Amino acid sequence: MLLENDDLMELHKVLEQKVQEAVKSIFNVDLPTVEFQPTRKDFEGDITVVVFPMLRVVKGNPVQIGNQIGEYLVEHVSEVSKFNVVKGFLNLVIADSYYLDFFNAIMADATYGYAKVNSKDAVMVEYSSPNTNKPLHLGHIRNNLLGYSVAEILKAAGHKVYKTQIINDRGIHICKSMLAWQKFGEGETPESSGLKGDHLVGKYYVAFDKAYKAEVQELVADGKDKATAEKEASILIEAQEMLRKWEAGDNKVVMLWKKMNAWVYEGFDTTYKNMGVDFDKLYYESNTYLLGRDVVKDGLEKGVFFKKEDGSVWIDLTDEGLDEKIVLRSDGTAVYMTQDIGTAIQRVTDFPDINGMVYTVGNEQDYHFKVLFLILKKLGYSWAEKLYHLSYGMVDLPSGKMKSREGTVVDADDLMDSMTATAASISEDLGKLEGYSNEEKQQLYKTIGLGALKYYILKVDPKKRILFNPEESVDFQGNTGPFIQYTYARIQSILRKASNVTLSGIEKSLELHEKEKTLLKQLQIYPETVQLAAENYSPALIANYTYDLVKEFNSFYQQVSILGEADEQKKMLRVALSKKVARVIESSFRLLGVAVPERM
RNA sequence: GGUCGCGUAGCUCAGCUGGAUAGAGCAUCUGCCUUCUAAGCAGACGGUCGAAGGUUCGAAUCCUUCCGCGAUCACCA
Repeated sequence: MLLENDDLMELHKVLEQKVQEAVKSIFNVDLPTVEFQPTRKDFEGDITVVVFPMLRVVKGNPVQIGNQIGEYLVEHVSEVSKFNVVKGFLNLVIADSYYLDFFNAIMADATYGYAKVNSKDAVMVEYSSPNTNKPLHLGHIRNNLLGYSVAEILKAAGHKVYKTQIINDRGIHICKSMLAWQKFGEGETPESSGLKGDHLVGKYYVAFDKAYKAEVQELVADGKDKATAEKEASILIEAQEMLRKWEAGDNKVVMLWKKMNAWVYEGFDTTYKNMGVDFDKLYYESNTYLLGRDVVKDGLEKGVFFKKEDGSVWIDLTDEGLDEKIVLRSDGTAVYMTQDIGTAIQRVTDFPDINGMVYTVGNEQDYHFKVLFLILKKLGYSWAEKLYHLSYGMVDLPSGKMKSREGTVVDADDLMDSMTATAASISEDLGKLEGYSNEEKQQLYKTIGLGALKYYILKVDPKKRILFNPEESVDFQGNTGPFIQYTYARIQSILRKASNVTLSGIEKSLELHEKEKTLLKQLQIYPETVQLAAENYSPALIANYTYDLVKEFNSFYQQVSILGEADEQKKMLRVALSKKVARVIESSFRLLGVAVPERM
């Protein structure tokens, strides 16, 4: 029997059919499904058929049943060359020729692993969405890396993707920075101070908090109780007044707001560029904060919402095990939820092809998004079924939570710089970069430093909180970005030396080394790994896959000689295999937003 | 208090849509650079999978209860 399509699923399908055939012919019963799993390393074989579930329809001893099916398969399926049975596990050895067929088929496929472009629904992925009153910090880094990577993974899985962020450019927090700058800034600008725009504005946010706290303390000393003092501090009143003026369109306030926001955007752009993330569409809260009120009115008529005596509008979600939630204040103004309802609808209007949105937002907003999605469903939007909150745990420091206004944050720019510096110092110690210009070196240090940081953050389950200790630097050895990058660079070195080896189809009759077969099996599951990562919104699955691949490669590299192999066919296979592994590393790392170096 | 999430080796984490003897890395200890890059490889050490019940031929994985940690339950965003 010849396989038309060298796909793992295809092999599973054929095997399933043949196992069913075997059971039918031996026991004369119909087997509904067959369970497969990769054979564990300690046993001989490639694919394992689990016999236990068959006991429901086939009476007998699992070992005996396994043996009988095994014999049938060896006889009737050319891909199955041998088998053994351990307990209720039927281990099948798949013929080398099958894997060589598979390899010949994917060897030249430059987009191996990725699904056909735009074969699935368009989705919008929102991430970052910072406030414009302070620079980005480590928490934003996790957010950005996750959002960007999930967007890339969805693309690879065949979705059209729009990356977006909603910039929280208005509100009391911005007014605080503005007011402090007005009071204490003495006209300071990014140019005059040499500070990055976002850092400059953040400095005044901290300054506001300091002045505010000092005033509160004074008031308390004068005999006020703390809660009252916190409400009555004049600097806070002033900030609130500024917000009112902004909302009224006061020219002077709006001008100041525009000026300071422009500084921040310039700073953000630099940070995003460094981080390697980008967006297709920007939304600004100053444009969207009034959205949603009409929808609420419609929903009120439809009976989705109800009005309380004071005029405020609510939704009752007690049937869903949640509470009542306000969607419009008694004075008719919007709350956060109103805006998010409006913004979601706006996005579908702007991009009519999208069917699904991913919100990359911290897990402290789990409840908010649960409610938001429920409301949109109740309002009857079909796309509401395809909303996903990509929720992630906080990044905490040993000293506790990061707080921008108290200055206890790990700044994004600083962290990236220090990662690059660490990479530089390690690289210089190793001294393998002879012939590289300073510029090339700097570029490489950045690639490695950021690779370490990105991999470190993306390899863990988003739901878990991360304790980040700035004292202990991120590792560069073991299960890390640089380890994987190193393997890539090593392969490039071999390929440079192997430029005289021509790569063409490999002879099917070749006998595979155990390590070669293991590598081919790992390559084979790349496409399904991409799909799985997309379905689970999980960059960690990609990271773990790549790590396994690289570990296998290094073991292979250690055990067999590639360029020293005398047999030309074998040498060609090994070079081609190395090349393919490198391509998959590059491809999977691209999904994580991590670059790979030619040397290191 | 209600709801949600997390709890696996000294540390950081995989495995969680049920399958074989629970896997990696770091740290500690042994070997391996005159041979394709040692940011590597091979190995040792290290586990009552938070606890107790239950379902099952089989449970780290599913269910229940409890314990610990975190988040959330605003006419804030």
